[in-house]
Amino acid sequence: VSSARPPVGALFERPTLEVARAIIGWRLVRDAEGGGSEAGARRVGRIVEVEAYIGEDDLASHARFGRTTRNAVMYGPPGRAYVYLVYGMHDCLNIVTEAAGAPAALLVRAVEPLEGIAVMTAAREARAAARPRTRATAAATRRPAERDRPRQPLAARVASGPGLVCAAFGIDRRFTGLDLLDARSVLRLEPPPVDERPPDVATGPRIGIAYADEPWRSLPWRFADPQSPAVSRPTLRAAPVSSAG
DNA sequence: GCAAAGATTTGCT
DNA sequence: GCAAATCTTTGCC
Repeated sequence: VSSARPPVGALFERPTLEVARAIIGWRLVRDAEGGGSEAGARRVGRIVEVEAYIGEDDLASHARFGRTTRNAVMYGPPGRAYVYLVYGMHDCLNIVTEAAGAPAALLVRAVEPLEGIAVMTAAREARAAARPRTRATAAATRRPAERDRPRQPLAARVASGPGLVCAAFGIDRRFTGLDLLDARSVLRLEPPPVDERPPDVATGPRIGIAYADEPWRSLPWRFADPQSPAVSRPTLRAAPVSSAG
């Protein structure tokens, strides 16, 4: 029997930067929920943008302070979810990489929706509605013209940002520790179809880490499919490995 | 115990 | 392009 596809876990036995490049194009899958506001359909998206955070030496990583309560799962086996709250408002999904004992993870920055787009949009709006209004939002609400024209993000950009990925897929910190490589998990990773053309991969510096010293601030540890409309921001340069054209 | 800052998103100027 | 919203985590006294 010739199996054209290696085991799902095999991808994670490589160094984090190689996993980052290879995981572009993989599917993020969430099963349909039994009830509630997120019921109705399963959600599937194509991972189009990730960032690598590697080791305690990486001054942009949550592991820079060593092992703590929050980042403990980063020190565990690969393929697990690490979800944290940033700025007191937004959940962000990471995929743990490297063998147990080595703290590293990939931040999922953007996903291109494939299935369950209506559910993603509803979940995002539900989370936005639960959020208290900013002063700017309150001011806009007083204007009838603005109030009657609610913002509707393009479907392709419904998960175009790390906080938006979690909002669209209904992911929060309770998902931390979940095995994303287990086919039985409600949220999981699946490889792309074997006949799908591998995407180009562009790289650039990581976003939102100005607090980190060099060289960490400028390392090209952000990876994205430059062809995808779901990428959160333009990428700077093409990666050397990508095929021409 | 307390103070500071953050792997973001949003709407207005 | 800017500033606000929000609360957990971390470092330090």
